[in-house]
Amino acid sequence: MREKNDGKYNKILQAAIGVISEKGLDRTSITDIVKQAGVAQGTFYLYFPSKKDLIPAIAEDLLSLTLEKIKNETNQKHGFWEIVQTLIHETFELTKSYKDVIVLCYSGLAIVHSMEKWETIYTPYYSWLEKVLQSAVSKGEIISSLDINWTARLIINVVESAAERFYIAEEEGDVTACKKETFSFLQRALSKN
Amino acid sequence: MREKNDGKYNKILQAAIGVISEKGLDRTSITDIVKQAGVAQGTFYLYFPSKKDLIPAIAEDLLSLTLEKIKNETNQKHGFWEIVQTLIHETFELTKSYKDVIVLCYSGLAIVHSMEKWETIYTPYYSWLEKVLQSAVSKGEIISSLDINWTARLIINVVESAAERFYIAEEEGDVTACKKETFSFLQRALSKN
Amino acid sequence: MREKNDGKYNKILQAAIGVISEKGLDRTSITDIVKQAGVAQGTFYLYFPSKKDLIPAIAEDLLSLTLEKIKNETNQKHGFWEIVQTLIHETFELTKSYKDVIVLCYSGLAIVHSMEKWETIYTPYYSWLEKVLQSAVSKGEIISSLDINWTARLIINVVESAAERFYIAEEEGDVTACKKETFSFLQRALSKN
Amino acid sequence: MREKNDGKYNKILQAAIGVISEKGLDRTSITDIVKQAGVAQGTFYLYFPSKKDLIPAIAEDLLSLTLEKIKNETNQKHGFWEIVQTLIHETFELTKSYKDVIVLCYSGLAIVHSMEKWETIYTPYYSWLEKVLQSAVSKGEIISSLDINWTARLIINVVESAAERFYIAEEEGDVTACKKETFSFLQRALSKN
DNA sequence: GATGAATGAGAATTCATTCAT
DNA sequence: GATGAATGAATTCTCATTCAT
Repeated sequence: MREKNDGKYNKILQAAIGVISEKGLDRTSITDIVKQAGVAQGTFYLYFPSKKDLIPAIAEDLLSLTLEKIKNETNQKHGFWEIVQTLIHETFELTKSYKDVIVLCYSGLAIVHSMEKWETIYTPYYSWLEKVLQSAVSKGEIISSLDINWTARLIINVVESAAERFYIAEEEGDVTACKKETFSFLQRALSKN
Repeated sequence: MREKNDGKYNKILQAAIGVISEKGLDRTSITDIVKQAGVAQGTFYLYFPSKKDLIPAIAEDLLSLTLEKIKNETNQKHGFWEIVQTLIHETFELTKSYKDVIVLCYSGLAIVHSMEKWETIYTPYYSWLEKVLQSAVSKGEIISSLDINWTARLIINVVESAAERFYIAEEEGDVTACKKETFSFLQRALSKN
Repeated sequence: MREKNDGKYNKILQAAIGVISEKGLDRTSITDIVKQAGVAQGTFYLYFPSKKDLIPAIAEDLLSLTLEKIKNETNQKHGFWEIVQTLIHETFELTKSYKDVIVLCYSGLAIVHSMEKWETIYTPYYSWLEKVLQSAVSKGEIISSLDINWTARLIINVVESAAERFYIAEEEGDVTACKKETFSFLQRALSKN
Repeated sequence: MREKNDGKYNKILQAAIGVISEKGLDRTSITDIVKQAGVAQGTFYLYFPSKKDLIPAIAEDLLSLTLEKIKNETNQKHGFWEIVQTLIHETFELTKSYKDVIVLCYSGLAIVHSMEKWETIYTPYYSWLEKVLQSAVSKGEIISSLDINWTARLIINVVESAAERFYIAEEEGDVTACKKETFSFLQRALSKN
């Protein structure tokens, strides 16, 4: 595989995201993707070993975008609850923008049969939050009797599923309320009494 | 479509669950399914409009099994936290047994593009938990300042993802700890003080 | 085969004409026809040996309708040219009304591989016109140096193809002019000097 | 679609004509055609969008062959009636040789629902005959009070149907008589007194 | 006669992948 | 590296026909 920032790798990846988001995974052929990307049929295989390797690549792209965004926004924030608030906000925003890509990534679960890839993709995100939690514990912002690793995963799951229920399942309600409810839930679950 | 309890509908459905669990979705052809079910090729299309309509049907089957099991096990339990503990336990058990089917159902998200179907399938499960929460509120077992509908969905989501992370993503760690952490998390988030 | 005027035979035949005219021959299944006819799948085979036997039956139906109509209208007419004029008029009318059925019958040429059936169907029409020509010859209305059999076929062909070019190929022009041109052509071809 | 004179397009077309003539349209599968053509299954779809698009292509091929032949044979002929005689003769010859292909083309009427394609295919043939008629009019060989366009179509139709009745419907009689009758019919209809 | 669920052979079409240029 | 015509295996789905009721 070539450099990620090589022109054609990204052209193909972005074309794939675009076409698959629009037409769905099984309705999209390599031909559709290369047409959209403006490269030749065979060029695809210079950058991706096979079609199914697209999905982890897309997921990775989305996840690294997410993490970058969240790290960026929480850069200046030092209070734990401020960070959580930002995390919630950014997750909702990204879910709104990329809901088709997210659905696509879910389907990757069934196609890329090994979940290890998934874990690898999420690892940097988990690690970052674990550090944040560690710091919050040591500053006494949250209770200390919790398993940092599990809690990091729980938090990300709570926030992501709330956002997905809102934007993907299109449940009724108002965003602000939903975000607030999510925040309160986490606050009750983590803060010292 | 015929009655759900018609012999052939179920024969095909169970055969599909079996074969797809084993071989994965795209590796499974209609031919594989009908062979396993012992019916003719064309018979499949008498009961399912197309291959992709199998997935919601499988999901529905799994969900109704889950709900039945959980209702059964919580039948004698009256305390809210006892029910939650059972919910966690049963979800982990079912996830262990049916992880291939669950993965398959996720892929349905991308194939059956409308989330409405998914919502419809989950509705009875949500309703049941909403009632349980309502009762817990009125008994003063949990705080009253929460959105019942939203919380029901969140609980199910949190528990399911924990189980999936454990059994499907095969994260390291010990089940009991994982279940306990999930329980504590919910308890802190919902119980009074 | 049952009586032609048996209720179900005709129900199926008319349903077939309707559905095939609308959807085209290869897009129409027996299922479509029996649904439209309001009879059971198996009932079709009580009246038609197979699907391909439908087309000659439809053609026969159309031809007998045509002949009946023309005979009727020419009943009171005694002059040969009056009869030709009526023949032209009725052929144009019927072509307008039944153009889809006519196209369908043409395709029957390829499906019912033996043309004998076609000849059998047209035979009564040819015979009738041969008699008319015979009488015209003996009355001195047309030249006598012509082969009655070939001429009957030529006339029918000239009139039918003119009507088909007008209504099916949708060539431009005005009906009256087209009919007049057809009449003049025949008149020049057949009349004395 | 590639160039008509591309090797594979023609290989497939000629193979299709061969196989379909022999086995009939519905008895012929794409597999039969590509086997005969010596190309891969998928290659067919590189040149024809679908099976039914074969028929207009075959018709076009036959028509251009016909026109070429007739133009060739009438090259040296200058008298109008000589040309008509050649037209009749060649049409009969070609009908004899290609009757299976002709039957196939008729079925195209029902399959390719739009008549426009048919008109387009015949256009050069019509145009050529229109010019011939025009010239005959100006030379005073035929009457001038006729619609050139309409008459061109009618002549082609009359001659083709006569040939088809003879070779395809296998009517009894002798070819020479049939051709002569057709010629006389046209002669009486068109020539100046 | 009438029914309609079941059949299963068969076909068209798709599409990931290759490879000579 | 890039191309894109060619490949051909694999698969879904259709539908005429049957037959037990």
